[in-house]
Parts: sequence; structure tokens; C-alpha cells
Amino acid sequence: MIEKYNPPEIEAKWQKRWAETSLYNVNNDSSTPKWYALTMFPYTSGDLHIGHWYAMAPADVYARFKRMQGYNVLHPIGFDAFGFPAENAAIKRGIHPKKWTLSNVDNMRRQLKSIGAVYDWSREIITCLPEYYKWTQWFFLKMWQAGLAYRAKAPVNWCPNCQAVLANEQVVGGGCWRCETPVIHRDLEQWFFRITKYADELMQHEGLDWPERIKTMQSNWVGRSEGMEISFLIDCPGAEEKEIRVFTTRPDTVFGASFIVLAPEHPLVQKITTAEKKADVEAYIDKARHSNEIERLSTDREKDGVFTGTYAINRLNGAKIPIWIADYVLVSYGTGAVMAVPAHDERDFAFAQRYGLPVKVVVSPFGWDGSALKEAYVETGLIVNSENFDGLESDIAKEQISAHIEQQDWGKRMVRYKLRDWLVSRQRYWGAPIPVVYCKKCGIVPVPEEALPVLLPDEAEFKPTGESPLKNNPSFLSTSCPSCGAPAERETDTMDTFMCSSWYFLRYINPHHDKGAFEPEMIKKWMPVDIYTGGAEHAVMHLFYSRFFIKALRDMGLIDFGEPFLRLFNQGTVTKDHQKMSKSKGNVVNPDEYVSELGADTVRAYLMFLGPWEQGGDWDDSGIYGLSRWLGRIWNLAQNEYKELPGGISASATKDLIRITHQTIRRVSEDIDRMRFNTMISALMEFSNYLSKIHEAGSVAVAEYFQALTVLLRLLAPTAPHFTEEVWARLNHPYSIHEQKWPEYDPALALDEVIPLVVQVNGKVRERLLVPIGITEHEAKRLALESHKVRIFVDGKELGQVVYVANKLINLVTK
RNA sequence: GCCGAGAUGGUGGAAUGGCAGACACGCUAGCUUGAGGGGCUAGUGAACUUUAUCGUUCGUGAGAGUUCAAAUCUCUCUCUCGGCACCA
Repeated sequence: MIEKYNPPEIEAKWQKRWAETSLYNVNNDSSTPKWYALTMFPYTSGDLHIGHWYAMAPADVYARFKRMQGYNVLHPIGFDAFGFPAENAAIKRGIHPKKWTLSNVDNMRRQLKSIGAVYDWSREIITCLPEYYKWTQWFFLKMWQAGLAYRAKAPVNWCPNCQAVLANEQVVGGGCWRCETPVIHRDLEQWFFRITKYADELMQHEGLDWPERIKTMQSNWVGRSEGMEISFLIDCPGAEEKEIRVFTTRPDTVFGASFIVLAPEHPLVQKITTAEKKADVEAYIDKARHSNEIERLSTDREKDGVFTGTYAINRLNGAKIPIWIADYVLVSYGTGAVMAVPAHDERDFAFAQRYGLPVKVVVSPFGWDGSALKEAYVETGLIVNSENFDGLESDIAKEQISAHIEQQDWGKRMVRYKLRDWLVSRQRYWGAPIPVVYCKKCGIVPVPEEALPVLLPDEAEFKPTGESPLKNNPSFLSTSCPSCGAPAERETDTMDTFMCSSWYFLRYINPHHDKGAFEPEMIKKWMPVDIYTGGAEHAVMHLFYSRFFIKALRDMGLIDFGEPFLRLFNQGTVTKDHQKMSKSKGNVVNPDEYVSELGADTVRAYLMFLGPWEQGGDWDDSGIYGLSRWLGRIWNLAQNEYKELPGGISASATKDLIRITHQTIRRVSEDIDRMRFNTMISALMEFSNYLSKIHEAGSVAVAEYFQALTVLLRLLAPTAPHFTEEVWARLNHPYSIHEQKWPEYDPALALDEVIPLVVQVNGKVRERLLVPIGITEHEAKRLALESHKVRIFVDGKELGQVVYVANKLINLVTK
């Protein structure tokens, strides 16, 4: 009688043994080819839920697969530990963020260990510890030295709930990415990184094996558009400003400009508004300032604006057109001013309709009879009402008008981007302090590298005041100027958490290196990351920032590559009752109880069996016992005595077994490579079902049977690491199965000798014939016509075309 | 509004031009006569046919098309999910 499969016992046993024997410790000096399999590190929010397992378990299977294939695999784990939730917990519950975070780390580490992954725990990193954030600060200094960090006063996104600024990437649909509170604009002096310098490069994804949709999202985020800045004269003799510069992508429509619109925040507004319009304009600006981003960006809202009282002159035709202000024009894009061409722009058309402004057609729609337009015509066409350019095709006119404007020095062709610089400062405590000192005499002075880290003090008052709590900490605040030694003040803002995660994958390589953020030779050896897996929600945040960091480091000469992640794979999300899991909804599924009852191996296998990894799915545990039963069956199969058939073994059964074994190796290997873990498990199930039939029949030799069984165990090892280790040991194989080579298949042995040939008549299946592989068309046709079932449909009819697909199908078409 | 992905049995899904429903879950029946989310065996898309269980027809969101052959390719539409959204 064999013992029952008891997952909790064997899982604890092997996790301990693996740790004691340092089975998964990664060797930087190994001469075997490297494979860097990175999975996005979790944020320290409290508990791992089933979604984390969904991200981690298949990633681990892939890493184990590569390991068994002979690669030196780095598959590290760590914790993204700075950020708002820790501080909010402090405000709400009076727990210090550090205490809250580190206790979460302890809990999450315990949970992560229960997965049974190949993580090398000696490489764990925690971003909120000084030994890590010292180097985050060092990167800030590098950015400063490279001219990529600057401080500026600008209209910024402000989350009234978080009481802090947000980067553009962190504004989702006009709301805060974390709490969905509508964002408002404020003029504040903040730190920025010049990510726009890399706008063009960030749109390029050459040589990257990334999902199409992430590449598209990033390119759209950069939002490159080619156009022209054109100068209009201000028709106001005494004014100090003489011109307004607008940005347009349609220079071909410049003769159709019937008014100018400035963003309410545009600096010219104050200078050109006439005395009688001043009150209206002020009121409008005030209203615009107080509306939040969601209201302002809502496209179905009726466009409104006010006239400034002043006119502009279109230099191309001398037309005198009114200057308006309206909040549908954004101060942060282009020049913050547009020439409105209502005939050929939907927004301008709507605005002109509302205020009775003229609509002048300059690109004639096909078959146009000269009547008033019902909507803006935005397509190409023949140019009209444009003096010398009349009759030209609009694409050609665009070129010629642009050239003309440049020749007259009235404007310049240029490229504009939607992308803005990355705002990195946060008015918060729980982050890495920005390593900068303000001196009355010397101005902004970076903290010298040898003085890092600028330690985050433990004592702080947590009040959501909109200012960093560090402002109220005198011992942190007051310091001396690193340059002149005079009394000075420290920067009290901390860095955006996305700074920490923009380089963490470099730190895993030398997590304890204290002479620098990383060792260049080791970076050369391990980077770039071969496969990165994680959620798609980071498309224009973490993934985008990391690419920027790597490109900036490359240009500083610190590394010699420009892309961090060669292959990217996004797993889907696990929902509960078709809703996103969240603590507030109370629908978070905790994996712990499943693990303690059924074992990590069953939970791993079940998650992968749910469906394609990139698709995600709704959590429903009704099928989980099926996976647990399956492992139980293999458990029994492997340990029950195998007896050969009393009458002797069958040669054909042996041949079949060998063929099916090799076919299974091929299917499983290809499925893991394609990240199709659900079909990988199906293939393993079919194989184990087949083996149990053999076991019952006893139709192959003992040696052949056990040979096939060890293949099954090795193919299953990445999916069920504890289970296979235990069975492996019980079959008296040497420790450890995870040091075994991945089975290789022989294509010749995987080949079928006899195949079922599908016989169709007029495209309908009428017969299946077992035929030897490689049969000729002639022979196949002969056999097909011998079949009764086929004859029923063919007899008495004239045979026409015969379609023959070798080793698959023959289709007989009657006339 | 724009872009992307998707829609297949009671359920999760498989099949990427060539046998629709692999592999599971669930359900039904039987066996295992101590119960168990237990084990094993068989069945399980729908309709028709059946005193010849061998078959026939239909069937992959809806409609059209291409093809000897369509879940798969093309077009139109409906719905679901995700992203972007006044970027001039």
C-alpha cells in the first residue's frame, strides 16, 4: 500500500531542502549561456492574491524550463516598497510606513516562498531600504549631470485626494491612476526628467518581441505629429507683442483661418485683451482654472470661449481675424494657440457654429456645389479660395504653402509630440529623498555622491497638507551647502516610486554591490532581459520609464545597450465574478487556503490550465479538484507495481509508446516556448492517461515503461516542482529532478507510421481510412473508392477534381 | 468618436484554411456494498433515424462572399472587454 499524496508535507520538506542545498542560487561566473527571465516585482500592498500567483507561477515554469534546457537562469524577485499606500496607511491607522511596509514584505515573502519558485532569495531587493535607494538617488544625480533633470514652474496635474502631483502617465482618463479622483491643474515648481529628448526613440521598437498593442500604446503616447509653426500678426499698433505663433498640421488650410484661439493660460492673453473685454476674459479664465481635468477634457461638452477684443492678421492674405480664448485649446501642446479653420476641423467648426464665426472652405469636397458645409470636411481635395495655390491637390499645396511660409520667414516646419517631460517630484514622505540642497548663494546644489544616501528620517508627522511632511522636520531640512558650506535647506520632495522600478532589474545582478549601483562587466553579461512578464497596465508607465532610463544610461556611457527588455509578454488579469479584485470590493481571492489544502503544485497547475495566459480569466475554483486528482493519479501510477503482460510484450505497443513519448516532448516544449501553458497541461494529461492504459495492459517492457515515466516526470517538473521532486526520489533517482536535462525529442521517432486519412466527398467527411504515411495520391484515391461509405456518394456520378493533401485528406469532387 | 483584442456545448477552453468541441469541470448511469469535494468504468452539442447503433442533417455572435474545403480568409452588422480621447 503506497502512502497518499500529501502536498503540504512534501512541499514544506522540499522547500527546506532546496534552500539548504542552495539549489536555485545563481552563479554570476557560470560559463553556461545566460537567460534573464524577469517578472514584475510586486508592490508591498499587504497580501499576495491569486492574481499575483497567476503572474508568478507560469513565469516560474518558463524559467525552470530554460534552466532544464541548460541555461544559467536568473529569475529574481524583490519588492517595490515606496509609495502612497504605505503613507495612507500611516495617516489612517497610525502605523509608521516603514513598519507597515516591512511587515507586508515579511508576509509576502512567506507567500512567495510557498509558490515554490526558483527565486534566488540571496538576491532579494527592497526598494525602500537605504542600500537600495542610495542608488536611486545616485541615478538622480546622473540625470542632473547629464542635463536630463531640471526644476521648473509649470502647470502640473494635482490629485486633491493624494495631495500630490502626478506625472502625465499617471493620469488615467482625467483621474488619478491610484484613486481615480479627478485631477486639477496647478502651477508649481517641480522636478522633471527630460524624457521628451527620447521621444522619437521611444516610438521605435525595432528588434523587440513585444505585443503589438503595447508598442502601439507607447507610440500613441509619444504622439508625434509633423506640422508647422506659423506667425500671425497682432493687429494692435501699441502692443509690446507683435505676433502670435500657432502650431498646425494643416498648412494647406491656412487661407481658411477665420479666427485664432488661445488657451486661457496663454501668456499673451493678459497683454492683448482689450479693456472692455477684460472682465469677461478674467471670468472665463477663472472658470477654466477651477474645472477639473475630467470636465475639461470631456468631448461631448459644448465648446465655449470668449473674444479678447483684439484681432490678428493672416500674413498670407492680409485677412483680419478675431482672437478668442477657449479651453479646448491646451496650453501644454504646440504653442498653446491655434489658427481655427472651421471648414476643415471638427472642433473649430463646432466653435464657429456656436458663436457665428465665418466658415471659409479652402479644400473643396468631391462634387461640392459651393453651398455651406453641414460638418467640417477633413479629407484631402482640391484647393480653392487660396490665391496662387488654387487648383492644387491639398497634399501638394501643403508642401508648397509650407515652403512659401518658410521662404517669407513667417514660420517653420517642425515636429511636435504629445509626450511631456516626466514629473518626478512628490510632496510625500514615503519615497527616496531627492538629493538636492538649496543654498541662498549657490542656488540648486546636488548632494555629492559620497554623501549618499540622503537618509529618510524615521520621525515625521503624516498630515495630508499638500506639502512634504519632511518640511516640518527641522533636523532633516536644515543642512549646509555642499559647495560653500553656508546654512542651506534640503529639498523635501521625494521621488516618484516609478524611479525605483526604472532600474531594479539592474540591481538584481549585483544586489549587494556597495561600490556602485551595478558592476559594468556583470551588466554586460546579463543584460538585456531576455523575457519580461507582467501586466499590461504598465505600458506607458513603468515599461516606458525603464526604456527611457536605459537609453539615458547608454548615452552617459554607463552601459552599451539601449533596450532593457527584448521580449515582453503580458499575462491577462484574474477577476472574481467578472470584477477586478480589490480590497474595497472585498472580492480578493487569497491563495493561501488552497495551497494549504491542495498544495502549491495543484494551484500552479490549475491557474495555468484555466486558459491562455495572455487572456486571464474569472476565478472559479470548481475545477481545481480535477487538477489535484490528476496529480494523485500520477502519484499512484508512478508507485504502483508495474507488471508485464503474462503472454509477453507487444512490439507495436512499444513502438506506439516511444512515438507518443516523443510527440509529447515536442508538444510540451513548443507550448512552453509559446507560453501556452493550458495546452501544455492538456498534453501532459493525455500522456499520463495513455501511460495508465499501458500500466493496466502491461504491454511494454518494464524498462520502456519506466523510461516513459521519467520523461513524464521531467516534463511535469516545471509545473509541479515539489510533486515531481518527491516522486523522483521515491523512484530512487538522485536529487534533484530540477538538475535533470530537459528531454529532447527525435523528430524521426515522433513520426506517425500510420495515419487516419480523411476521405471527403464534395467537402463532406464520409470515411476515415488508416493508411501508411507517405501514401501516394493514386493509392489514396484507389483505397477511398474501395470504401462502401464513399461509394454511396460517388456511384453513378462522374468524378471531377480530386484534392489530395498528403498524409491528411483526400477530397473527391463529383460533377 | 478613434485604435486594439475577442464572441466556439451547461462551464473553462482546443483546433489559424483540411475530422469542430482535444483536455478538463459539471451532469447522468453503473461498479467499488463504512461515509467522504473518494476511486474506477461508460455516456454526454442539437435534431432526425433506428423491430438493420449504422447513419443522416444542422451547428463556432448575425448576414453575405472567396474556396474542392471556412471557427479560421474578405466585407457588412451586433455585442463584450481593454486602451486612447478637444494633441490643432
